[in-house]
Amino acid sequence: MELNNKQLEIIGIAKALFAQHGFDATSVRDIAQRAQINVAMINYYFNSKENLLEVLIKHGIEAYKLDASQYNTEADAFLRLEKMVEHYVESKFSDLHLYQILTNEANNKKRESYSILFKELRRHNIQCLREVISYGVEQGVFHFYDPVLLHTSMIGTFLNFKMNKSVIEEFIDIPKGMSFEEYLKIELTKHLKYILKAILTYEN
Amino acid sequence: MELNNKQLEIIGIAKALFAQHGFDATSVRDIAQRAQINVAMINYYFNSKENLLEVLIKHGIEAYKLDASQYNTEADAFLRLEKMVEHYVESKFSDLHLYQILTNEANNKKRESYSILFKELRRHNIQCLREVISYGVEQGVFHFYDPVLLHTSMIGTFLNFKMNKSVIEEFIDIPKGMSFEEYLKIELTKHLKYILKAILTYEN
Amino acid sequence: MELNNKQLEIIGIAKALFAQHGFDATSVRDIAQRAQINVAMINYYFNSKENLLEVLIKHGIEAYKLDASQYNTEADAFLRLEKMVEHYVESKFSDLHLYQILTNEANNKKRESYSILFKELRRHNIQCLREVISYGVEQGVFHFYDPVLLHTSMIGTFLNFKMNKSVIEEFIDIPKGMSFEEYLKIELTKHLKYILKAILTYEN
Amino acid sequence: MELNNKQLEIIGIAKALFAQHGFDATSVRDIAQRAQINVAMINYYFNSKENLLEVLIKHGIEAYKLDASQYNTEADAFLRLEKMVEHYVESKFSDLHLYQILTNEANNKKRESYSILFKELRRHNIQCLREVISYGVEQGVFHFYDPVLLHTSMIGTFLNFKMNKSVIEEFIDIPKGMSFEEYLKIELTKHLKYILKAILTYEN
DNA sequence: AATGAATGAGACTTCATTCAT
DNA sequence: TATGAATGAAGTCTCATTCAT
Repeated sequence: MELNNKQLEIIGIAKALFAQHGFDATSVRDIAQRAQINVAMINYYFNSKENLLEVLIKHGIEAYKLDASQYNTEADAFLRLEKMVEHYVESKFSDLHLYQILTNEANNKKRESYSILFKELRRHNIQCLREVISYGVEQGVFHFYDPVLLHTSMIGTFLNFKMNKSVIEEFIDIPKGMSFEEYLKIELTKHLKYILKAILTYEN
Repeated sequence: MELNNKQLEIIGIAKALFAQHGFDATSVRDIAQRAQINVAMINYYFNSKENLLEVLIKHGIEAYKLDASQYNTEADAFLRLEKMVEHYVESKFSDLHLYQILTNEANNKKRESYSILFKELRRHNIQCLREVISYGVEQGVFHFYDPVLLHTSMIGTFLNFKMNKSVIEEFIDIPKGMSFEEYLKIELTKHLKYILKAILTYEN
Repeated sequence: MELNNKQLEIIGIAKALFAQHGFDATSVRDIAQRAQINVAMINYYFNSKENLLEVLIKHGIEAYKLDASQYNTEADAFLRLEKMVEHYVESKFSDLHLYQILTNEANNKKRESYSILFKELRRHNIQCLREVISYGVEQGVFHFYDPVLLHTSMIGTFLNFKMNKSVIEEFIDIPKGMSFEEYLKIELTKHLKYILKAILTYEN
Repeated sequence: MELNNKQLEIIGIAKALFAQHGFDATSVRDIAQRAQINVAMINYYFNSKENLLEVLIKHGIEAYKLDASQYNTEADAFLRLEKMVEHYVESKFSDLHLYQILTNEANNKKRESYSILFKELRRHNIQCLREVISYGVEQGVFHFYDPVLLHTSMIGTFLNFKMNKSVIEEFIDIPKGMSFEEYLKIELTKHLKYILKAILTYEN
């Protein structure tokens, strides 16, 4: 699955369009026009529109996998948790379009096959989260909380944050010179750190 | 916007199909076939497919609005918060299909107009949440936390819970004789109560 | 499988085009243009081009089946055989286009399913032929000859006669005022009668 | 029209595919893939797909021409006729694919030019047949019968025999250890000899 | 009030061919 | 000599919508 520059360019454009309009509402013509290529090129490079989606997902999904080595260096459980959150947010922001596609299409009955990749990703990230929790429990600073539920809240918060750009913009003044994306990233990180720590230390 | 029985039936079927396959991937023929009516009927009753979506959203969205009278009777801030969560979850579960449609289509650039309704809903619910928080602050049991962020986590958690049925099923044993939907409802309620309380009482 | 006038008209035009250019080389546009209808109409009435072929074959193939009652009235075996030949040629000439389509497409691997209908037709006609032969054998005027082989020669002769219009025209002067088709029909009938009688009475 | 090995290989593969699926249903990609060559190669060597067909026909058609020297050695008219039949069948069997292509495409209006070659072949073979008949007439053992009609029956019988493999298989038990092709060849030869002799000696 | 017939627009895809290398 | 990249044309089919009844 080696992709040349042309293919990567097409993928980039397709990602943006799929994310904005949905897979079904995006025509190969739209993609071709934006990429300034012939319509037939998409099939030439990807065989079909459906396969383009598959390649596009497979190609990008790895970036979303948490990499324990990025935060395991922290001995303090709280710091490790925080670092994990930073790493987590960073990874999602590296390709916001794809994440939106994934969430939209994962629900689509027709495209269940791609949700397998999505599932696998979740499994991996949940496991990473479990390990961070366990570490804190061992250190005596966290009590255990189901990582599936935690992960659900993390990811859900992230997605909603992103999806509700317009609502949030209405309620919050973004400091000058800062893009919404930057602001969102900072606030999201702060918020996620906060809720994770709150949940893992809360005494019911 | 008075709807007769035939229209309501069409709306019900359209909702289910839009939720499962997406708006674009659902043809008016699909709807007509399931509703055992003529294809022309949909345009006859709703003018256009697009307008059917609009009517369908407008018709159902009210059910999602929090109604303060349902939980304001509780004097204890914690109980009030819990009751609000119960009410919140209940309202979403009353029409899961529509909620899925809303989240999927709200992102769609082409259909920004519908997201206005969605935004309005959010504004309303955020305000309700703000009031509950303020009440707890007044009572001296909560510290303040931004209701926009809280709401984002609530709704995001809910959506992800629902969307990830299959992942969750893999990790959790559902008690016999209980449907996934029932279980999801119970666990989700419990989890939401927990995280809200945790966040609102956590000392950073 | 009731066909309305529009459908019958389309079938007629499609038959002529499929026969002349082959199924693959005939586009639905060609058919639509000739029938002076919208391209979409063909799919509207027949679902697909492939299905149009199927309907077209199923609709017409019955006419090719020999009907014993048409010649069984003849007590003399020779006359019965001759009458059968006349009936046989007549039936083929009633729809030359379809017969050409059948022979062309029966060979096509992709369209094996239609050849089932063709096979069934052959089985029927071979059985009819067998009965006529048996009758002559009973009467003591024919000796038995394999009807499968006989049928093969009959049908092959017919097809080749038809296919080689241009070669035949070169060798034979057609009487004035007679169309090639008429002449072909007369000559073919005469020839078929001759070879059948020759074969069934030849002492090797 | 000198053909190198690569060209001959392409022709062989194209023949098989054209015969099985028809000219229109065979893409140059199919041919290229089977021949393990680049798609552009076919145009490079043959200029166009259409021309490939022409070259392929021109290259192979000679094999089908009857060669009087193969059977003229027989003094006995019956034996000469039989030998001609053997030679005739043999020549067709040397390249069954091409023969199927010829018969399929000869009918096609779009490709009338190739049918010229086909016509020329028929003319030649009809002439050969005429000579054999005349010889028998001279010998006083045959009465004259139009060679055009005889040839039509011969070729038609052959083609139908071949085309109806499946029908014939159903009616006839092929001896063990014999392929259908072998059986067909033997039976066909026998049958053709029989009908020719029957026709040429039958007293109406 | 309701619908069957019909259609124009546009979807994806495949095709034979060309061109620069 | 040979080929990978690229393309315009055309293919079939599906779509939402309209219109006469």
